[in-house]
Amino acid sequence: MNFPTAPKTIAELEQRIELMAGLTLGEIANELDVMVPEDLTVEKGWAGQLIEAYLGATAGNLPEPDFQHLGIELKTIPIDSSGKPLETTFVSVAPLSGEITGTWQDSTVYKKLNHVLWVPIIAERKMAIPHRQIATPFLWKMTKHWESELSRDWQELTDLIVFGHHDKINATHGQWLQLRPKAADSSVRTDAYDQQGNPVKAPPKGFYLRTDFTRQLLTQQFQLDTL
DNA sequence: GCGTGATCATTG
DNA sequence: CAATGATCACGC
Repeated sequence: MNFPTAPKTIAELEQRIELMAGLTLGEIANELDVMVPEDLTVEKGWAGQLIEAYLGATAGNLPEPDFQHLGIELKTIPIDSSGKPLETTFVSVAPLSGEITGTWQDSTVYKKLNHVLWVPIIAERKMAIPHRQIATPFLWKMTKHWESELSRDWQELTDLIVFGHHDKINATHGQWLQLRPKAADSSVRTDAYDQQGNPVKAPPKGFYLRTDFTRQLLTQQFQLDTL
């Protein structure tokens, strides 16, 4: 099967996402000759990887934007029929060891969220996978306002890591971003530092966007669409 | 084992 | 029923 190649320009990407609006996951899977799972319990990232393949995203599992040449990150977001996000959005793993004292603009969170192609998918749990439908994908560039908001959260969460407060790290910190487990299971441990700066083991964490953030983005986008 | 893609499942 | 904590597949 021929998978699409990466779009060379933003204009080309914009053309492709216009053609994608309204398609169901079943239609896209059929076009790519991909089997559709019964449910996502054992293939949780299936929809995201399907859309990546459909749009020719190239970064694979590198910690870089999906469309490397364009510097654009692809994020699918499950929504209900009213447009409300159903899940938080994973951003990137949080570094717990090595150089964790960098600046906001050096962070993987900034690099991933600076320029994003959001692909909302109407995907209520009761809907069969093939019937789930691409809504209106849109390109989003981080504004000064959101950069101010997100960098504040990032600093708060990063401080917890830098100061070794692993016992206090949970999903309740941060207004828009949060830290949550990111591992195969709860027994996994990775290298980190304690409060004295000595090496210890701690549960791996990831940065996630709360649904409040994506809900606001979608609301803004919806208003623009109706102008 | 880590980082990519995320959603599941239990709890308050 | 939303939010937090737990979990699954894949590539390397």
